[in-house]
Amino acid sequence: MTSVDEPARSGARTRDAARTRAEILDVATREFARAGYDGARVDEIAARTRTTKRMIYYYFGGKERLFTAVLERAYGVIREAEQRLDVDHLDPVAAIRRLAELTFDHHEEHPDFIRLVSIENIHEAEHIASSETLARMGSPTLDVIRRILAEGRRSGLFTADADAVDLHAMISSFCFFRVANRHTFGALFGRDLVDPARRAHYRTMLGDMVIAYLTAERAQD
Amino acid sequence: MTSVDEPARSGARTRDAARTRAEILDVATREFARAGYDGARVDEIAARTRTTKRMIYYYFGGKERLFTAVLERAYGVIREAEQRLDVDHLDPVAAIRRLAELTFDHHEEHPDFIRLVSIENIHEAEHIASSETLARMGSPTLDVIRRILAEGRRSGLFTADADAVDLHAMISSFCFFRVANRHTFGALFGRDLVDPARRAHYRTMLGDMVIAYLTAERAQD
DNA sequence: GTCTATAGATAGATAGAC
DNA sequence: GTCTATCTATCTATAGAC
Repeated sequence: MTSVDEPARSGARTRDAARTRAEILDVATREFARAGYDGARVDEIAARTRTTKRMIYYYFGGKERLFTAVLERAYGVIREAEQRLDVDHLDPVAAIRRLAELTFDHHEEHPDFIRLVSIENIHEAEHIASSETLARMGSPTLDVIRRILAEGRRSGLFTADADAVDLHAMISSFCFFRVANRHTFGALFGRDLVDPARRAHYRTMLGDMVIAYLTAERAQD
Repeated sequence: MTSVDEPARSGARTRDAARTRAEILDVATREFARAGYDGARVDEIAARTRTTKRMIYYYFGGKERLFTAVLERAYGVIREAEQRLDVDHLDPVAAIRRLAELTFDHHEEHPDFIRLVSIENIHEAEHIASSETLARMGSPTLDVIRRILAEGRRSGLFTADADAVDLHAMISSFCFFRVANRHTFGALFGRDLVDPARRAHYRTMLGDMVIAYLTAERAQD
């Protein structure tokens, strides 16, 4: 009934499950990020794919599980970027700065991811909590930070009383806020935090801030 | 038809417009913060007040304008707190720390406000943009930061290349992230950022971070 | 100003043919 | 696996009596 070389026909209906799933995920990511979980419309997602609403239910089982799949993929992307990071050849100060810049760059390049995380927090992370995939997804970054902190402390360079999770929170907060809150911040204070002309300034500020905190002279106690 | 001393009857239907408006705003704040703009239900808000859905439309003109009114009041609260701040008797370092702690405390005490801001950012601050009240609402904090920064620079204590808006963003990002992203952060990294046992630790960390950044020794350029 | 009832639109989800 | 058609529930908003 179907020709043997069907997969080669690009553009035509290919009955490729993986491809259809991926296309739905792409469109759903944009739609959920744009309108929020409740604001997103399954009809709208279907209309923007080459498939139908029925297929979304067929592949994902519903709006809720579609959103969870979207989250899983979005977190997977940042975890991959983290795994590609190599700072073992750098001294602790340079390594921390490099790591902060990676987070800075990734957040800036993936505003949809930031929006999805904000939306998931409004829902108190219930989709993450119910996802085996996300629960098992560790954080390569945390291990890297741990190693850098240990090295920096051993050499006496780092004096701060903060562990890897604290430092990750500090770096993420600056990068996340700049992207996530740029609309209210811009509307209220008249400054565009993601203005390309100020990008280098904020990227440097982040690194300076983290390094200054880690290396500041502190009273003995 | 109504007795003269009607306002004294507490509990009974009082026909007090200001009181009814305030009650609707209270309930709407909780409901919008809980479920997001699209997730919130006008029926649900009405059911939790002593008035009816018809009155919400009567007083506010619709869901969208109700949300805007909720935002206006929430921002009003933090602006009032900022105006009560007095740091003129402190040296620049202590003043900055005091200011950071005020933001830290306010964010922690008003999680609903944080959620509303997150929600408004998902909607790209369209309600702030269309609100005269919010557009005119300046920020007392910015003026205070400006004065402290000028003083700190004059005395040679502060070396950082950041203005008041940058500093406000830095402080807010840490405080905001800790509350807004506590669910995803907790689910993924197993740490509760608002655990009371760690409250003092993070409050100190914030001040240390900002002061270290502002006073760090820098290469001449 | 306050109530009940309902209009009008649209959402998520599914049936059933092919 | 894919389509069209549709069910059922529910949402925002309003009409109209009092």
